[in-house]
Amino acid sequence: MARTMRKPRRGELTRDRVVATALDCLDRLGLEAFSMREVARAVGVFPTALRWHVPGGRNGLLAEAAALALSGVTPEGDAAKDWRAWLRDLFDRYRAAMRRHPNAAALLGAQLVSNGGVPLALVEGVLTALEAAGYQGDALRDAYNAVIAAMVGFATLEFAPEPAEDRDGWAASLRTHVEASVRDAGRYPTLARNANQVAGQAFVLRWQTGSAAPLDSGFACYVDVFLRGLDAARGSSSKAKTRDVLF
Amino acid sequence: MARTMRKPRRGELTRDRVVATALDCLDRLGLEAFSMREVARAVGVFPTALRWHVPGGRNGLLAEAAALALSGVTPEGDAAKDWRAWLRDLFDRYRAAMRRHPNAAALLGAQLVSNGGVPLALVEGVLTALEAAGYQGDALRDAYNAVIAAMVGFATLEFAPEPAEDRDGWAASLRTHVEASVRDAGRYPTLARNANQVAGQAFVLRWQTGSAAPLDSGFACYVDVFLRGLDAARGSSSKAKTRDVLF
DNA sequence: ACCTGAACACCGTTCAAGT
DNA sequence: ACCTGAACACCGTTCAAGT
Repeated sequence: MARTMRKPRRGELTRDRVVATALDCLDRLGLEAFSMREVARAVGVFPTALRWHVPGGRNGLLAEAAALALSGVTPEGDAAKDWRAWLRDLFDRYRAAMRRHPNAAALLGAQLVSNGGVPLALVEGVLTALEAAGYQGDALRDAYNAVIAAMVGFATLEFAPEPAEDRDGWAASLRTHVEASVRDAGRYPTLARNANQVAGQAFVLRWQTGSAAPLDSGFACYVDVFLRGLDAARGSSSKAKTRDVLF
Repeated sequence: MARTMRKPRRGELTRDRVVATALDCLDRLGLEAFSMREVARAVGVFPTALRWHVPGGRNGLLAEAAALALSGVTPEGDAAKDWRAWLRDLFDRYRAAMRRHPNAAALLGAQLVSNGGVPLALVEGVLTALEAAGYQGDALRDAYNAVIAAMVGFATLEFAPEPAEDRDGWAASLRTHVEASVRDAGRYPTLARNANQVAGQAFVLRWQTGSAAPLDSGFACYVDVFLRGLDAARGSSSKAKTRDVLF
């Protein structure tokens, strides 16, 4: 499976070294400013040389960097034993990984597949947990999709990047705008009633990304809601019901 | 509030017209290939002229296009009357909007704010629904964050774009890779047992985006799980509990 | 107020050439 | 096998100039 079976001598340019420094560049520069030329500079080589190690070009390299950021998120424990704990662990680990690599969040949040190897252990784990929870067949697949989307969803939004240029000015003007609208009791009574809990601490109403101002309790609620929902929705999908009737 | 109070004569270049054609370009070209120069071409003007109408540059224009794609998602009904129905409607409308503008999904899925006006009606509605559901104070804020993340999460992943170049070759090779791994009963027994339900129809294991192969039943399950969870988690946040004890 | 036009610095990628 | 080096087509943005 390994693409190259060579001894990687010290100081040599490896595919792995390219991917690692790519993730490093992504962390430093952000997704927009990330460039092949910068990666090449970082590893001390001409831009075009990268292509030999990473044929996928910029997108391929980003995909591999994202996959690297994802390494270690799959819990080691047995998913069948305590499926709730396993899934909760998975959610926590995914968010923690995105916390370490916030600029990879948008990448993983909107990608068909991590291009450099499908994370099959993760898939297997989720399926095992959901089977233990009582899901099977089409309902299992649907629940699996729900879990993956949920795992990815919160962190993607939480770590969404601030605009690159004039961050402070942008934050200041957005802040005053939000703090004004949020007290418009005439048009938005519920919002006004909860202005203090919400301004600067809620999606769409905040002016800092999750790296600077984490949404810990929001995430805790999110996971709670989702796990309880998985419990409650078990065996109640409309399709499953009609099938049970038919057979 | 409106930025310009002018009569927009026929054929004139308006800010709105620029944003509308920008969304059009985004739909046609995708996020990566989207360029100011192409938008300028489409409206028949020099690239630098756009900057007069849209000072935000490329990112600003994209943000406004995304906001336009989002118009009409907030349900008109009373969120306090039947909060479950209202939220379900919201989820459906958001996904439908992203179905119409798949390339805007990634944009909205990873953005702090839609830059050209915060969607306050949506915020107000969600807060009202959650208050009706029994959430208040910090727990209300947390639940709000959970709802927004959930609303955005599924569609962002479902409509994640396929690679721009060599789509067919990519799909074919990924397909064979997935179909092989998925039957590796030794390493992934649960996966192998559910290979038929899952291959090509589940996140990370599919080779088509949601525009070509919608994940309808997965989305239905997702919404179901989340709404049931909101029901069950009500008034059970750890903080709320300790507060109830203290006072 | 609204748009043209040239110029700048920076991209990703291709392709030939070196060793 | 692995990397250099030049070249190409395309960017977003700035800034002066037109009307």
